[in-house]
Amino acid sequence: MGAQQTFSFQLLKKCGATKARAGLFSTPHGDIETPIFMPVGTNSVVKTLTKEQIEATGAQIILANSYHLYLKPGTELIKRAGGVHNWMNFHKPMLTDSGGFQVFSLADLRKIKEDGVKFSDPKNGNKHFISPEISMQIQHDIGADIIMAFDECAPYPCDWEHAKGAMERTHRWLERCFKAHNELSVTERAAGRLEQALFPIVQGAFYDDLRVESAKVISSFEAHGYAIGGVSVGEPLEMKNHVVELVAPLLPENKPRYLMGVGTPVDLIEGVRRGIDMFDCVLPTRNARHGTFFTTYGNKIVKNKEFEDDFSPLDENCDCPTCKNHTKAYIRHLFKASEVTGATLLSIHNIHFLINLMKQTRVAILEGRFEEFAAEVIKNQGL
RNA sequence: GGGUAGGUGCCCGAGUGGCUAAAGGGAGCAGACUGUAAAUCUGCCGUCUAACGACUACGAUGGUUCGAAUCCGUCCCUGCCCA
Repeated sequence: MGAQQTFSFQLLKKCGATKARAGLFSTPHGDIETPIFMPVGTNSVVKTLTKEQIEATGAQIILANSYHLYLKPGTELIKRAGGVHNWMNFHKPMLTDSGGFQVFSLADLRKIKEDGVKFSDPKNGNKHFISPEISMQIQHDIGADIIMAFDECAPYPCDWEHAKGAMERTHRWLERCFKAHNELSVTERAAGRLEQALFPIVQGAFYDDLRVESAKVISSFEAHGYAIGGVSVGEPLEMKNHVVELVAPLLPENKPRYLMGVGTPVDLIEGVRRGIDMFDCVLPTRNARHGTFFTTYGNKIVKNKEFEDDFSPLDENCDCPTCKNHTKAYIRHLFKASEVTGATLLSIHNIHFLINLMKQTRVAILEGRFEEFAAEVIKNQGL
């Protein structure tokens, strides 16, 4: 099948006992089987991995970050390269985040105003102003398939007043995002450019009343998918699950739901159980660079002495390129010797692990045995 | 042979009378990491002890001193320079 010009989401199967669902999300750069885990490549690279290695993880879609790409190398260059797919020579679906997360993660380096956010470049102190309109322009120039609304991700903890303010601003900004996005899309469509899908983002921190209100406002916008943001900012696991449980059912059922910034193997299962279709997280790649790897039986640290002469693969149940070719002892040695390839091998494994976990989850849903599968995964993860 | 600079904990290296079990690195051991300012950060790291604490330590040895890695004597060893 050739590339489609638009987006569509097909719900293939719903779990009878939980909110879990399996679907197929079509984008101009190809189909995505949901539930799905999306690796993060902030700077238009999944850290330590080549394009071939990303593909070898089984990734069907990857992220990049528009704020970081705007700073470096600048969106003009990526536009001249023919868009981010050509820039990276990665021709599967892509998604860019808006810079909204940087409102949270770079809290000490920015000032929020009604019109937008003023950031200080951590590298050189240069000031950059990002508004909903500018974020849309940047993300259109970069050209990912899915682009995200410019939101205000509130911290945790966060008092109700603050959370409400951030949420309402996110809603006002959303209106401006859609307006800008639609205007840009008109001229681009006329020029024959591929369509981009703008996903709005639910905020409201950890207050039920705000989350419900936000879910309703966000759902009132016509979109190809809907995201839940503002979780995994330091809150306890139960709070995240509670928010997802509360919010997911309030989002349009016939569209993909994306839980932003999540997460661990158990987080993914718990998200799927509550009706989430898409996840992204830096955890598999960051942990990989720091020596931690996922296994069927929980996280392990490859640098540890216990693996010094362990000639078995990272996970006996894994068929990723790393596990097919290398032993724990060898990878431990690479870390001990500060060889970057250790990070590469663990990144491939960790990403593959989460993608494969979602693949198996999808099969379990399609075969009507999600609950048993989920229980088994969680038990094995030791939680 | 003469001159000169040195010998500090696993390694490198600060420290020139008490605040020194001894700065700071590295190595080692363990942990954290959730829309990436992160190949980063944190803890431990002489011996014994769960801990309080005790003991042993700055080349060796003998002194001075209430007190020495730090001052003095002798010896051993190392780098560099001159013969």
